[in-house]
Amino acid sequence: MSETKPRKTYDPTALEHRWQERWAESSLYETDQGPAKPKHYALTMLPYPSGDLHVGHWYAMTPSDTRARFMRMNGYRVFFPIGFDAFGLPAENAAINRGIHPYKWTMSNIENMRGQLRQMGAMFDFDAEVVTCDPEYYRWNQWFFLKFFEKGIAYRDYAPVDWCPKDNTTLAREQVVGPDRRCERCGTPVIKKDLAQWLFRITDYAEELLDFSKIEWPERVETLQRNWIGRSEGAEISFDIEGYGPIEVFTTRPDTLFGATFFVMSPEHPAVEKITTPEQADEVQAYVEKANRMSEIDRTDVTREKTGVFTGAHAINPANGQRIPVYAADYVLMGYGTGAIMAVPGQDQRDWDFAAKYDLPIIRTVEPPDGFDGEAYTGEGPAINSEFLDGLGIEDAKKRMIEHLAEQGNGRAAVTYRLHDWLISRQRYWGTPIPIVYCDDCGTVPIPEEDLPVLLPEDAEFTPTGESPLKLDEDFRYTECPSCGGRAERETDTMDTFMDSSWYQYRYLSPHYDEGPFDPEVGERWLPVDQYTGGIEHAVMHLLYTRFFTKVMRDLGLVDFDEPMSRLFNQGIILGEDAEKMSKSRGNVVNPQEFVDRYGSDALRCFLMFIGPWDQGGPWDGRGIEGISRFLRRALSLVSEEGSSNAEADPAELNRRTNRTIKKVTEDLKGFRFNTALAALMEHTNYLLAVKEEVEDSEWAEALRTFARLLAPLAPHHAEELWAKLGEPHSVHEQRWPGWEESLIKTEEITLIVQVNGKLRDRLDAPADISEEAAKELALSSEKVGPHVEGREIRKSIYVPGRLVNIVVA
RNA sequence: GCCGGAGUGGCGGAAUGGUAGACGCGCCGGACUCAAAAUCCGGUGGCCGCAAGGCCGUGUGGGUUCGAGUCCCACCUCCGGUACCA
Repeated sequence: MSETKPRKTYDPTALEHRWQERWAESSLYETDQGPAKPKHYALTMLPYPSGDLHVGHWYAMTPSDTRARFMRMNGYRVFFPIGFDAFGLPAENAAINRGIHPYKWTMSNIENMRGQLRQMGAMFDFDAEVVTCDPEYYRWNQWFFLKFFEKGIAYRDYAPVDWCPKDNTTLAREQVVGPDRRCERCGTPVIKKDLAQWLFRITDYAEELLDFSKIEWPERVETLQRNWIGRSEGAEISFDIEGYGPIEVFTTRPDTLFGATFFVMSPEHPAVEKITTPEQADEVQAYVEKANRMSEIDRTDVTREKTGVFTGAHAINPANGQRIPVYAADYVLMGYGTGAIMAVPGQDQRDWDFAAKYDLPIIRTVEPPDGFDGEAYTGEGPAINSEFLDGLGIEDAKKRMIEHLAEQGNGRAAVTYRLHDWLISRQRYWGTPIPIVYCDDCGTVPIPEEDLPVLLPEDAEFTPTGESPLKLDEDFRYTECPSCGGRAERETDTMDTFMDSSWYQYRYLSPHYDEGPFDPEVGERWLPVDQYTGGIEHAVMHLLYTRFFTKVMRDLGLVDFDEPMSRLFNQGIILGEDAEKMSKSRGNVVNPQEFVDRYGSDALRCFLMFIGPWDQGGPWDGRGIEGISRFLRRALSLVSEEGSSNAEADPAELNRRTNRTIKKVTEDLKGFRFNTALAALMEHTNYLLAVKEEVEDSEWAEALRTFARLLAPLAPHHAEELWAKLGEPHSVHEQRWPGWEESLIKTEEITLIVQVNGKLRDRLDAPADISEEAAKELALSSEKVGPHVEGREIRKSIYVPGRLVNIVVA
């Protein structure tokens, strides 16, 4: 009669709850603020509180957690905070669509997500949590704004917005509908209107932002930022418009000035109306209005035939006094350079197209090579038809022309950026109020620092009128001038939410500090961020803004470094099972909760890390998680009573494999290669299980202690369970990461690969230190090699020590 | 168009210029079971072969090398970013 043991059930969620409670009780993840250890500030991009944790959050956060845990076990004191990016449009839309107040909606989402985050079992320091819609937080947005204002970095200017001329209101981008851009509410064609808005002078920092020498960021992000900043070197040249005065153009090709046969201004150029002759006025006005109504997409469609209108005016080419016609055309953009260009159809395809259509003269000023029969020639060549430039190469000609223009006083070398100043005004409710009042007597007056925060009123009418909702709140809108005490009006726009995320990493340090955005003493201990992780989608906006912010903070004396985050790693995107982007409409959204309930957090996080290289992302595979779950259960079974062995245990082999695994996992975790670290641990587990009953107790326990520590960053709950079952004191996460001995990894026996002409012919067992001669002899004596070399001349043989022999035959 | 990144079994993927396909999923076979699930053991790139073994094989075509998934050149496809930027 065999004894029937009750089957041991594996219940990962119960196990995980148990450990999460124990961790909380023992304050295991309270941040070590002591100076004894080197610091490591690990930061994962803060989530937007949309309601539930998405599998994408798990994909972003749990590998970051693994890395933070790894650093902690490697002797660092680690700060790993989390918070919520709580202002923004979705909350306002929920309010509009469902009548829930944005605050209520946001806070209940946060409450929900906090629970889900805890379930993740990550080592987040929840005491450091930041919620950006909290006045305790946004107060400092306002404080920064005031500092920026004082320093001249924040300024107010007119910037184009969509405007409904019938309703007299600004429209958000999504309120402009249809291909002909009409107002969502009244159907009136929308126009662009310049509205006074607040901007930050990020362009003042353009040059410094192009310098990445102080950070280790992915090449990809640097390239994206570089392209975004879009530095162009060239010249500004002043053209005199007959009867009006000078208008500047920017060009990267001042050497082609002799080929400028017409002049083009953007329809939005403020001078267009002024230079237009009376005969052309109607036509020009019609064209400008039409251009205003066109969507960005249509406007910038390269395949569209170029259009334009003659203004009746003429410009004088400063190089040769030529009188050239001035056009307004929408292929010239107001947002780049000066909004006006000199058109050189001989060397620019766009100008060529325009010239061909409007029958304008074409002059080449760069000699194309023989046989060139294209249109505009954009390549290299000596200058022609250019008087004093003739014969010069492009670079010399540019230089010479700039000198010439400078002497004449109508041009100079200039650099232009694609980057624009950062427009932070939003005509929205759910954001940080801009701390400014407008007084009839005193003008633009900043709210005094000590009066911050300017609270966002609770009861605003936040239904979409296109106006800033705060404008409808009279109690908020009308106030006293802080300067003269007279009646004044508040700024009713709110701030872009990118403002919130530009400096949150500083607030985490001391979220309740009330004498500044962060406690400088704490900052001293933790700044800057050592390792930032997040999605590539933030490569240009958020990551550029936060760099900018830090540089301004440096210039304000708040920090003494130049870059906010020393190292950055971008994870990829987790896709649906169909390898498409997850979306509700596709019905391929994976709900992490389902998988947590069924397999546990460790299984979910390990599976996400196992799926492939973290920076690559990839499709979810619901069945694949079974394999991870099996692995975790097998790992636990290493300490269970039952078991059988089917392999011989060689203590040296056990040692060798353990050391090899330590090395592999260590290097992989260092390099964010979680997938191969897990593969190595699986392989090791399989080996350990195979030899389980054959290993002596003390050696076995040692091997398992090492294994538990290696597993700890990846599967924190299971590793803790394993550690406890080994009878070790709480907690595995406070243990030192194991080291390895290189000499123990080496084997005495190797598999010698034998190739003939580079083709694998045999694998032979050989001593690791086999000499070249012996190896070659051994190779030639192989039966499998014989037929391939017989009767052929051996030309040479290559020996790679400890690896292979390649015999080259004729 | 321009700038990135990537193309490897049925699938996700692994591979300091040196054994292609580690690890996992799936599948096939076996053990256990009355049976199934779970679990455990074995197998699993394709073609030829009873077997031993052989040939082919990392998007395509060339090249460098004793040896190429890996390096170089040209091209194709997919993904991402960006675009009348003067």
